[in-house]
Amino acid sequence: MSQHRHPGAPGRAGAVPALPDLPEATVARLPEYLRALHQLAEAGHETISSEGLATAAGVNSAKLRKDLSHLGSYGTRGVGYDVALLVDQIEFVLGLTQRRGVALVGIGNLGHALAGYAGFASRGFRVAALFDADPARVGEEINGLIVRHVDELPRAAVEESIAIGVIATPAAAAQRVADQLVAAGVTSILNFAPCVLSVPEGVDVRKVDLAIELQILSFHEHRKASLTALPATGGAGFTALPGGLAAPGTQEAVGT
Amino acid sequence: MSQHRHPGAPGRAGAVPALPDLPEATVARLPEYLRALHQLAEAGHETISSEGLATAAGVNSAKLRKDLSHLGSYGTRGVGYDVALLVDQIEFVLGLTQRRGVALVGIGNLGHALAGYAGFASRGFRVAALFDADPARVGEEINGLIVRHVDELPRAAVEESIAIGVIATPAAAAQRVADQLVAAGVTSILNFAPCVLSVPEGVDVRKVDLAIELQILSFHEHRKASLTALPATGGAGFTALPGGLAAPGTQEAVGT
DNA sequence: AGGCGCTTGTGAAGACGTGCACAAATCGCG
DNA sequence: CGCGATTTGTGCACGTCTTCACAAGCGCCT
Ligand SMILES: NC(=O)c1ccc[n+]([C@@H]2O[C@H](COP(=O)([O-])OP(=O)(O)OC[C@H]3O[C@@H](n4cnc5c(N)ncnc54)[C@H](O)[C@@H]3O)[C@@H](O)[C@H]2O)c1
Ligand SMILES: NC(=O)c1ccc[n+]([C@@H]2O[C@H](COP(=O)([O-])OP(=O)(O)OC[C@H]3O[C@@H](n4cnc5c(N)ncnc54)[C@H](O)[C@@H]3O)[C@@H](O)[C@H]2O)c1
Repeated sequence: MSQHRHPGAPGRAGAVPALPDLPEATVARLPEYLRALHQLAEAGHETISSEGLATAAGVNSAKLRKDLSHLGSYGTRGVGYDVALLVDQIEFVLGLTQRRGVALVGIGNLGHALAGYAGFASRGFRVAALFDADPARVGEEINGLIVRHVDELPRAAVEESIAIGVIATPAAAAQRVADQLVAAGVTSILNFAPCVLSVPEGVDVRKVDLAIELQILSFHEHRKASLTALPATGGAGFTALPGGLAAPGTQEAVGT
Repeated sequence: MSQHRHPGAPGRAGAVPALPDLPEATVARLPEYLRALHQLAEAGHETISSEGLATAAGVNSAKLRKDLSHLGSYGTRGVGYDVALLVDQIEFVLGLTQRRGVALVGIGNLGHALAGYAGFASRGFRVAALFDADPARVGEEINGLIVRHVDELPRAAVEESIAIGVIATPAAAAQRVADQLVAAGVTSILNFAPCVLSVPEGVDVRKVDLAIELQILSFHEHRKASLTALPATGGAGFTALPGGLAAPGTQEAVGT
């Protein structure tokens, strides 16, 4: 919560402490650690071992320690990591000390769900503006925000200091919207439309495509089926598990 | 569309053609190739070069060729790939020749959007059942489907031959729902709740967390800001691009 | 003060993924 | 029929990521 004073990498003492350039894989995991830490803090933990945090975040403990080592040492040997300190540190590195403004473009089926999602606000963001191209939707109020016409994007982007644009329009409109966001000065885009966006250098795009996720699951389902088809076991596919992950609930084989 | 006859890996001629075990990174890209191929087919292409397909899918052409080589050779040197054939081939490998049943659990804000999403049906899936724990929601009809109580999951899972479960409940309920899905015989889960699920061996879980995506973008935003802060260039940050990606739209520097 | 148990931080090795660069294969054309 | 243009498939080198294993550090208890 307090503006955490970055201790700085060895030898660096500038006004803006240069971020250590983290491996991309590490960056992708930091948010998960952050979520786990918040959960642990709420449960009353003041410190947590790498083993405990790794379990809460669903990763290997060695990986976690190496990840954290990249942001400078914050653990105490024999004890673990100070939860509050680590939260501050990760939030700083992720740039969450300032609450970044998010603009949603395309307030349809999905856009409505996103506009009403509390998880943005609770995890460091501020949904600052909603846009749509459909005149019928413009003017609608959702969660205290009025849907504006997408042409107002440039003005609104500056007024509301938009840092991130979220595209939830049909794929056919996505590239055009991306161009508009870029023209308005937005340099980070989260794209829900199933298409490839081309953007100038310096602009980051991340994509979320549910159908892709399902298709990856489908592949593994297919593979599992073709494997269990080879050994002609009648009904009990893999009843006895080789152990390992603790299964909290009841479990059954696929074949019923 | 037609049940494509798999030519088989060299030496393998079983009834169920054993899937070549693809690198996980390749599997994750196949759906993207598939989407690009459908798009190209609609545009009238009968064949496509690796270069063309790679551009449409947003990847490197060498990577694409290597990926495709893993599923057996399907290109013609000097010509390219047969679009229709490649579509069949990828759909087969991903297990999309059978339309897999998907169950949605948690028909709230997000669940409603998912239930009404046409992208599932058009890309190989069939939303077969909707579940919620809230009695007030049970009975509601969405897109021709009635919301059932989550306790009916075991029966419905068999009746509707559910292959994949999608969790869109609050995080607090997600583990319990996952256990119920597993108990009902579901071996693939897509989780939207921001929490770690523990499941028995043999069950695949994929997670989609929007806040994580935003936080990764935030990191890069933070890094970009700390970099442009060092060199005291007035306004024109990166006006001249070093070439490479074609920028279709207007572009501006971050600082405005 | 000293020893003991626990935990971090990291070197090193291995697995994995990427991209270049080019030989081999195919087509179209003269 | 032969040749050149084109494009695939892949060997190889490189970089990134993961995991193991253990020395060094820290706190606590005696
Ligand atoms: N609904 C889902 O659950 C879901 C899931 C995954 C992905 N998606 C993807 O998200 C996107 C939106 O899905 P949806 O179901 O909300 O569609 P939708 O048709 O309900 O909503 C699209 C909205 O975008 C607006 N729009 C169209 N062109 C625009 C433009 N140029 N500028 C601004 N707004 C514009 C439309 O007016 C409409 O309100 C699609 O690309 C879809 O594939 C949706
Ligand atoms: N809304 C979004 O845009 C969005 C975006 C990203 C992630 N999420 C995540 O998706 C999940 C759902 O979000 P939401 O906004 O739809 O929440 P919501 O509260 O609107 O909906 C949750 C639904 O789950 C149902 N539910 C609760 N316990 C259940 C149980 N044990 N079994 C079956 N159903 C149960 C509730 O009755 C409710 O209908 C949350 O975990 C949220 O963090 C939502």
